[in-house]
Amino acid sequence: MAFSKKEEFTQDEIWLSDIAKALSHPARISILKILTQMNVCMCGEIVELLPLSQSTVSQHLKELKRVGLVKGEIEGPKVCYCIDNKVIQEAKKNLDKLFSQICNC
Amino acid sequence: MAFSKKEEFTQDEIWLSDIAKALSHPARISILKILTQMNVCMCGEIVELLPLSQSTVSQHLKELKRVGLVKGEIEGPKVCYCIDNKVIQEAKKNLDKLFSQICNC
DNA sequence: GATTATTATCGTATATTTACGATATACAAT
DNA sequence: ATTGTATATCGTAAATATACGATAATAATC
Repeated sequence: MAFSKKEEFTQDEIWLSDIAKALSHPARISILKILTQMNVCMCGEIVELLPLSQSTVSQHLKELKRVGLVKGEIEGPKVCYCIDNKVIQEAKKNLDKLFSQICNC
Repeated sequence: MAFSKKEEFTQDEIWLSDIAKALSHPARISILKILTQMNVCMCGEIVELLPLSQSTVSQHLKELKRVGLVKGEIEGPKVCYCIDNKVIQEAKKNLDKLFSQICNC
């Protein structure tokens, strides 16, 4: 067993759970905050601020890119990462919607 | 390797990432919606509404209980599950706070 | 006390995540 | 061309998550 049943839920639920998955590690939440404060920054700068190796930070960035919360622009040998405000807004909107649905108050 | 480094982040980040983890599967999002609509219901009712076995639903409920989003009251042989509005509110508040921190707009 | 209904837990298989070091890749500058 | 800098990817190990059937546990009812 253990082939996923995720596809049997609604697209909204799948998308939102995927956003939640991207937020489900404190390192990735921290990275999002760092990216906002610095506006734009490269992987190496994030590595210096976190207790994780370069390859691990790169993996976390990949996960954030996968769901679109973060985008990276190649700039010479570096890669400039930044928040994708459009996706962040959409995530916020849909999380708000979910919370209005799951609270009787 | 692969002993967790999660503890090296702030308590806020750890708590929020844990809430996000609870929301990181469409089945659990669906369960939260069902619990809100029904106000209170037992495990068996949820099982009938989802394409998952009883034991799997029970596991998902356990994860939701772990972070406090859901609570269960034993009532005879049944267990009445319901949303914990206080925790939901707190999750909403802290997610709002995060999103205000990670969006320059 | 036996039966029934409901839920949790155990055992298990597979998949995914998390972490790292080492290596490959890409480009700038010398 | 070689060197240096920055990042991604590969390989790998350990931990977690996801799913199920089978079984145990709990309490009401017969």
